[in-house]
Amino acid sequence: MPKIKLENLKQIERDSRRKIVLDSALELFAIKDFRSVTVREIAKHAGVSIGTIYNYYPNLMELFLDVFLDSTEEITRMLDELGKEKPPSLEQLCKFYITYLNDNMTFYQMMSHFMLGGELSYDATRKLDKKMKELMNLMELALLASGRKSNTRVTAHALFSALNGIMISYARYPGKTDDDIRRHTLRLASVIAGVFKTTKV
Amino acid sequence: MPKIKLENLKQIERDSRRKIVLDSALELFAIKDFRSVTVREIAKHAGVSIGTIYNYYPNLMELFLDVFLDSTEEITRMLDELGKEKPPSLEQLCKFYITYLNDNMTFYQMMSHFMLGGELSYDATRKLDKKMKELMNLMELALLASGRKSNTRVTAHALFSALNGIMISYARYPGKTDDDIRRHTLRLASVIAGVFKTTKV
Amino acid sequence: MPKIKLENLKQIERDSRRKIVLDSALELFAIKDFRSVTVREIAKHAGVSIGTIYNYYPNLMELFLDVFLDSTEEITRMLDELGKEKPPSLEQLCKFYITYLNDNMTFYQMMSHFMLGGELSYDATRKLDKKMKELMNLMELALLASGRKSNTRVTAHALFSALNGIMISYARYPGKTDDDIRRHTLRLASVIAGVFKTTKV
Amino acid sequence: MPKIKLENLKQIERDSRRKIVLDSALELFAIKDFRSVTVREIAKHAGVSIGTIYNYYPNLMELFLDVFLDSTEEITRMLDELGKEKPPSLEQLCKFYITYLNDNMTFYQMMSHFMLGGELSYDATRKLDKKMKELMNLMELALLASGRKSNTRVTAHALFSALNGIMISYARYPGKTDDDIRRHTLRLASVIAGVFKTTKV
DNA sequence: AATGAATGAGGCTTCATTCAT
DNA sequence: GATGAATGAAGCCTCATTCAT
Repeated sequence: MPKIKLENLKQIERDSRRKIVLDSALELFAIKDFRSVTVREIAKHAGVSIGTIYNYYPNLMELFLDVFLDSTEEITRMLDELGKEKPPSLEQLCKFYITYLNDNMTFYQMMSHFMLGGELSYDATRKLDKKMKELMNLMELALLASGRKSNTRVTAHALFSALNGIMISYARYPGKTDDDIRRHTLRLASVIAGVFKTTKV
Repeated sequence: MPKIKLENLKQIERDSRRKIVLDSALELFAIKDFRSVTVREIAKHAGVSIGTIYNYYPNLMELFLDVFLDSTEEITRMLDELGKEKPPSLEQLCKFYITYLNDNMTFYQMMSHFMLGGELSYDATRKLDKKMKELMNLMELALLASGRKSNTRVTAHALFSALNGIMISYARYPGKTDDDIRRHTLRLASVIAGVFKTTKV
Repeated sequence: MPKIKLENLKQIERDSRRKIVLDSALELFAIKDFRSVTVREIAKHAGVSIGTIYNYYPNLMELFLDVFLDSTEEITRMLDELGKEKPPSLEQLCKFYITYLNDNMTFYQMMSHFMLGGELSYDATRKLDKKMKELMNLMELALLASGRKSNTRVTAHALFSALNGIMISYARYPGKTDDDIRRHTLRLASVIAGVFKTTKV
Repeated sequence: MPKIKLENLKQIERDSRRKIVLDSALELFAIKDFRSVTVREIAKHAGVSIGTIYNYYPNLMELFLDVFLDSTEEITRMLDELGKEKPPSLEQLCKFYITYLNDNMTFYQMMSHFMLGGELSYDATRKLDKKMKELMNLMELALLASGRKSNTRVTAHALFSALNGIMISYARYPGKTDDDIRRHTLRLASVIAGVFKTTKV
């Protein structure tokens, strides 16, 4: 029993150290597009050596993926929280998600990157898929709560798609400030929520 | 006047040569993710030298942008054609667009790339924006034809977003064939068309 | 006296632990070219930590050398055994040696490595030289037994050289199986034995 | 016709530029063990950029191989020259070869490296094999000229092996000068020549 | 206009060794 | 003695761009 505990401790220690690198990377990506960040920068920003990065991740891609999965978990957790007492309205859900994307562009950039061709291992693809499904489940729950009775799964897909599309279409709008973009995308979120709500089931 | 004509001729010649490079590049991108294509590959595939590429474009990014704008024009042209006699139904419009994206993943990848951080010159951003607006206009027309009376512009934005989001969410679905993906994304296009149509205006 | 005994015991213990690492490494080198083996691999294969390796050896090179010397001792021992009753014939000696090399390519690779530039400490070079001399002595004995009367030392050198050369020339022969190589190298060993035997002294 | 000539010229030009890199590398390897030479060093020594190296060779290994093949050609050429009027005696042949190895340790180191596990492409292995065969042919000719009637091929193999073995066994002899080594290895070459000559056929 | 060889900064990753626990 | 995380120098190689021909 003590032996197991020791091993557990080691694993926990290791995980917490890895988390430091992870969080530091996320911080960095807020400043700089993750696609142009180098290992050197990540290491420097985390205050560790390059080698340490590779102690935790076999390559940069896996670190990126880990950052992404971490964010996905965070969203899921926050959505769970949001719907603790009663499921959120579609309007709430959509606005929450778009707010999150505005606050965490990296999450969105990574999603695009991975979904549109980032070379992932089979294992990584599976992990990615799993997290996305969890997110989808929450969307479906909100749809059910909104009164939809049929085709809830495919409609959840459509809703998820629609929300994701907002950012790709408006994240960069020439001559607009971040605030303009936030306002416009939230407006679009509201429109999306509207069309998905009032539709007869 | 003859002088002008000569210049015109030269310009036309130049443009047609540039078009050869452009088309060849598009061809290449169908085989290989444009983000991993090198100038050497483009030159080789087009049967010209690297230097020639740089005679037509100041850098790779501009070539990519040109390919993208060319595709956007093509879509716009095809949509125009589709609505020549009477504006297309939302269902038609959505299915057409998603079909196009399935057939031209490069277009979609480039859209993501440029919208999510591709470093573009001011000039390039303007050109990009202009083409996107034209596409949006056509979406708005279809919405008007579908009976929508108010908020047509913002709803067109939402529709455009929703369609774009379909691909980012499902272009890579582990264990699915291209055909599965096409079927699923078309299904989602239909759902999107549905929610945008039946909504009270 | 007891104190000495205790120290001896400790030394023996230590030696036996070191031997475990050593044998494990040799095992590993049979699978993987020693030039591309990492400390991590050696440690893992031996079931010890990296640090433990460095408790026994100041650096990787010394471990390699130790493996090599161990092999040399083994050969010498086996040759001694072979000539216990009467010295082996040249044919026997040559075939035995080449068989050993075929079975222990690592030995041969290391010999090349050390002789052709492996950066060895003075001390290491001396140890290496000593073991090689022992091997040479046995070759000389066999030559004497074969009837050679003069220049036995230099001829032993030549014989040793000739045998070593067999492997470098044929260890990699494109399109040949291990068995083909074994057969061919044994054939060459026989030829070498022949020319060294029939020569007038 | 002129077009072909132009292309030929370009190829010749390219080859001669590549030759400059090649010769420079060989020069460098005389100073420093090729196994520890870096691309940067090669580039610097050749007075070109790193990129230029990679214009001529897909990777370092191929450059090493080219250096080696070039040396092999040189030996063959020199041996041809040596036997222009009448085939060289075994003594001449052996001494010539060992002299060459003493003067060009890199050649020998590379031979060991490639034969003992240097990861070569299929194509490279074939090229290597071809050159080795040419060298072998010349050895066989000398054996024939020395009066040997039977088993000339396998004996040529044995002779070649024996000569190669000389260097691996004595290139590094602790406490000996280059001159000592040269003298000793030539002595051994002479012994080898002797045993191969006087053997009954 | 067309060519393509040359450039070289900079990317990712490896790995022997150290040292605090 | 044993451990293994941390280190960071150094390796190989890529590739957009330039420019002399």
